[in-house]
Amino acid sequence: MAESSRRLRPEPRYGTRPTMKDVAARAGVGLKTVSRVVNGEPGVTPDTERRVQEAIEALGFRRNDSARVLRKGRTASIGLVIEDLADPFYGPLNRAVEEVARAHGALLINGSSAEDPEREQELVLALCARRVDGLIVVPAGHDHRYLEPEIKAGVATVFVDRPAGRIDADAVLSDSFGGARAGTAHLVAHGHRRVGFIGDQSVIHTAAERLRGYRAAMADAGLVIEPGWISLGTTDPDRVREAVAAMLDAPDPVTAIFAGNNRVSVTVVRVLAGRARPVALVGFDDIELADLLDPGVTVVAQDAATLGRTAAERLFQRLDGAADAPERVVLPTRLITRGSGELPPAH
Amino acid sequence: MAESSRRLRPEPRYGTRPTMKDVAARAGVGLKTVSRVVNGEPGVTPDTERRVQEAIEALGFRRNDSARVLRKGRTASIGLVIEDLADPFYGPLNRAVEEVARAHGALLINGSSAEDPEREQELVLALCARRVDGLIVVPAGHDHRYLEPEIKAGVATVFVDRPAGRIDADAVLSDSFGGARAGTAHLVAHGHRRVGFIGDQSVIHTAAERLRGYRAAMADAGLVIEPGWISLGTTDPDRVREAVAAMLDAPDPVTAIFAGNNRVSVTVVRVLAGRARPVALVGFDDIELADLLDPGVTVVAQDAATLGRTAAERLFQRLDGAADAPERVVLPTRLITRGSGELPPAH
DNA sequence: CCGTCACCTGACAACGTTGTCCAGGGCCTA
DNA sequence: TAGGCCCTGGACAACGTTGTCAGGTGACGG
Repeated sequence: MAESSRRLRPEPRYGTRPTMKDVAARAGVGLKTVSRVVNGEPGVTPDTERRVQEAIEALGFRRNDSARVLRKGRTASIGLVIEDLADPFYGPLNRAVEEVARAHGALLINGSSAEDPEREQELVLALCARRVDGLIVVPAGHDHRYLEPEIKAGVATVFVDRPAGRIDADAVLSDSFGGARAGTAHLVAHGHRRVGFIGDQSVIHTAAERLRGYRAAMADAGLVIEPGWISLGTTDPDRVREAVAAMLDAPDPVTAIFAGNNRVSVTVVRVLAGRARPVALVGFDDIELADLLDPGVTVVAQDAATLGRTAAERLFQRLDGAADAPERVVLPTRLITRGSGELPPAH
Repeated sequence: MAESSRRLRPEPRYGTRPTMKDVAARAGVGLKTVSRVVNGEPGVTPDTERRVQEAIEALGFRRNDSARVLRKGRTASIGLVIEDLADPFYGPLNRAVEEVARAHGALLINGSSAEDPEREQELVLALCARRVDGLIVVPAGHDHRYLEPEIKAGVATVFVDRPAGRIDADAVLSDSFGGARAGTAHLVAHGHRRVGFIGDQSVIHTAAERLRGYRAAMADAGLVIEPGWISLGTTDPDRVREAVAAMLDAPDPVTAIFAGNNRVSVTVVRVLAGRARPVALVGFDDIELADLLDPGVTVVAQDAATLGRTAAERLFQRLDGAADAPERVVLPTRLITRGSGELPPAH
């Protein structure tokens, strides 16, 4: 192996990576031949190929994909921007997107917008500068016109969990309105007339939809929502705690609560656990171990993995050339009864 | 604005992105001047800068970072390989790494190894081909010599949660041994002599360490572990269920169980909830809502966010030139008592 | 009025890869 | 044996950016 193949260049110094040129020199072949071997292209004699492989091995060569990208135009990577990588709701979504990307030979670059429109934009544009082939975005902002030049330039973009603002783009959503309506109706069906709603900031599309669903269900039942039954604007545990306390300690307290998302639900469960009088609860989003609590937490579950998978598949359809009009896919939610939502009103 | 600035090139066609050359032509300046404006370099007249900015705006130009990377050598991106993006344990770790990366102006590329050494290697090498500046890896395999050429070429690498195999590299770990020992000792201190251990595959470093901790605590107390008290090899709920059932239905059953990680704990909690006789439980890893169960689940908690932050900070120290010997950082665990671990033995 | 200097600006090469195209040689056929 | 074809291998340009360097312009001082 290490026979008398004199180097034409000095051994690359520490911190410098060997290039195809180095490999070619060492193997005594042309540059393009190395490229062919590395990419498994035909037209190389077994003997030549062996020599090249040995040189690659000896030098620890690894193709520089940056250069490759520059030449080929595609990066085989997609960007995923979500609200918070640490939120358990997004874990399965993230994973599902990754699986689809992997099946298409693409890598995943991702980041958290932290529910900050500026940070979302910064992140998205950074991904565009990296020339990701496509983007999957859980939008934090409400104006995505900044994406227009990118989309026109060919960056496939799919929004997930919430729709895009002020541009026409593919979106994959859960049926927040229908889910909240069904969840609230479930409480009403169990005899509740005084139902509270604790949601997130109503600028968030899903939060607004869920509020709308709650209102619709109450209206359907001919119930008038009193001021003080609705809390919006924050998922901060302390604030949610206060809001719940206020609803329960009012002169004429609510007998049931609809919680607008997983974070709110967890806090509400904690508050209710410390109360003597039972209060019914239905939460949006499933929670781990919800079945083991006493009572089990009844939830309107959405399928985050399907959300992610559907969005990613749509994205790759686009990348494969699908050019039909942007569409909005709405996935159904599922009511899972576990006890907390079936408690009768206590007075 | 849109005055008579004749184009020197035709408008780029759909799907093609404008380059600095296009911008330069449109603004009637040189290529390098555009580069200067884009990068905020000094030495450009306000008037020239304005013209360039207008051209950038009009064309929707965005710098191609692939080309930039090729020229500059650094990608301002780091790779993170974990076991499963969907595992709630890794969410905070992921997020912490992202925050540190963001503070250093780097993007995060990440993927799941799915506990498969081959897939880990594939992913890591793909990241190296992208020329990430650094790598943070939760290793699935036990031989990382394949990384030697990469590390020699300057890819900073930090292992997290588990150490590297067969190479000398930085690692940030939780004290699995100490935590398991303390957790088991806690059960023993509450009068248990017959304590079962349900763990993951013992080829996983943390799983082996936890088993070792359990054995050490039992030995410390002069207790002999009977065959049948230890279950290893899987976190599959059905198998764990069987294992727990076997321990509890044995002629001389265990009175307490130490669960080796969060997934196992959840399953064990489910099984115990269906049993009449109370069984004490301490689990490794904290679980959401563990405090609300009855009894609350006593756990040995590790701090995933700190794990991630520490690893990422170490990585950027390396990238900033730190060249000291690889070190192993071990973070302490914390026993959180909530009830399940303080149950007395039932006979 | 001219030299000097500071400041802008642009031409050019280089980063490492891949696509195009051509040269050379071996082999088959007429 | 000549002609032509196929197979292998290599030279060269191009991808879009940045670093280097040199040229050009205007101001200012002697």
